[in-house]
Amino acid sequence: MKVLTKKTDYAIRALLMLGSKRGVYLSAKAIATDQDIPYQFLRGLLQEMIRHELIVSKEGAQGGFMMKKEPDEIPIAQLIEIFQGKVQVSECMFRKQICANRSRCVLRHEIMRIEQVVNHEFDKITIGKLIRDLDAANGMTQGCGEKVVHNSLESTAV
Amino acid sequence: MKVLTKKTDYAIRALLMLGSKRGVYLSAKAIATDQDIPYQFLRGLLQEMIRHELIVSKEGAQGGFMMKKEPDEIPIAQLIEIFQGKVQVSECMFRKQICANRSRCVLRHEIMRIEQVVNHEFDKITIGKLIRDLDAANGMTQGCGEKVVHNSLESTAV
DNA sequence: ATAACTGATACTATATTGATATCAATTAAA
DNA sequence: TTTAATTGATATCAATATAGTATCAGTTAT
Repeated sequence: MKVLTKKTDYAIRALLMLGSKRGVYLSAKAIATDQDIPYQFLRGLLQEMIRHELIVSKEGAQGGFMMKKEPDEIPIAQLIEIFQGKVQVSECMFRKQICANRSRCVLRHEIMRIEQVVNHEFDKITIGKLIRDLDAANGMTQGCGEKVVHNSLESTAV
Repeated sequence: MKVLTKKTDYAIRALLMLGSKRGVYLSAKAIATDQDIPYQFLRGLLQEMIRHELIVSKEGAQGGFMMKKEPDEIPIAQLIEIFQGKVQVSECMFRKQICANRSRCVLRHEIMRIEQVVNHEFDKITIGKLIRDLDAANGMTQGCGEKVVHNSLESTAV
C-alpha cells in the first residue's frame, strides 16, 4: 500500500523548491536536475499544478515557474487529491449498489472514520510547514539517521 | 487513492462469513455465491489466508474452509498487509539512498507519523469487532442510509 | 464409482503508474 | 533579428499492479 506515488512525491519536492525561492522563476530543467526528477514527467506535473492554481508560469527564455498560492495554504492532502485522486474505501463500491451487503456497510463505516483521520492528518501538513521543518533540519549538523550524501535543496544555487 | 483493493475487500467479507458460522466448513462456492465474489478469484484469496494461518481447509466433498484464528485476533491491518503489502511512504525510496535529499527526509518523517496513526486505526478494527457491529446492525430495523436491497450475510442460509 | 470439493498453477485482460518524445509558440538576450 | 532557452500541449510507450479466468490433479463423503 503506497501512500504517495511518484507524482505526488515529485510535486511536493518541486513545491518545496519553489516555496524556498520566492519571487523568481525556476525552470523545469533546474527543478528536475536539482531534485532528480525526470524532466518531461515533471513538466506534466507542473502544468497540472498551474491548472489547480498552485503555481504560475512564464514562457520563453528565463521563464519558469513560481508559487501562486502561499505555501501555508497548500496542504499535501490537496496534492494527494490532485495526483492520486480522492481517498476512497474501495472503488465506486457505493455508487453501484446502496448498501447491498450489510457487511460492506459496517466495514465502510469504520473505513470512512479512518479516512477522516487520515485526511485530517494530511491537511495539517502544508508545504509551508515542510519548508520550515526543512530549514530547521538544515540548521543542524546531522539530520536524518545516516550520513548526508548530498543536500540539493540547501547547497545548489539555481 | 484506494484504501482497500478488491482482494482485501473480498477477503474481509469471506472472513466475516466464516467468522459468523463457526465449527462448520463453508465451501468457496457458497462464499462466492453469497458474497458475490468471483469464484476462482476467491479461491486464490482463501489459499493465501491458509498460508497465513488465518483459516484451515478440508478437501473433498463437504469440504471447505473454517476459521483457524480467533476473529478478534485478526485486525484488518493484517489483511491489508497480506493483500496490499505493508503501508509505505513511496516505494523503496529509502533503501536506494539514505537521506540523499533532505526535503524527502523531512517529508518522510511526517508521513511515517501518519503511517503509524493509520496502522494503529486499522489494528483496532478486527474481524471480531466487525462481526459484532454487523450483528448489532442486523438487529435494527434500518441500518445504513438508504433502503436495504438485500442482506446476504443475514438472510441466506449456507 | 462419482460428484463435490480443494491444491496448485498458468494464463489473460485491464487499469494505473511512470516515463519519453515531439512540435509549436513565446521571450530574453546576443 | 536571429537564436537559444523555455513553456504549452499532446501523443506514445513501457512497466507494474489489479482483477479475473481456466485447467487439471488429488481428496473425500455418499
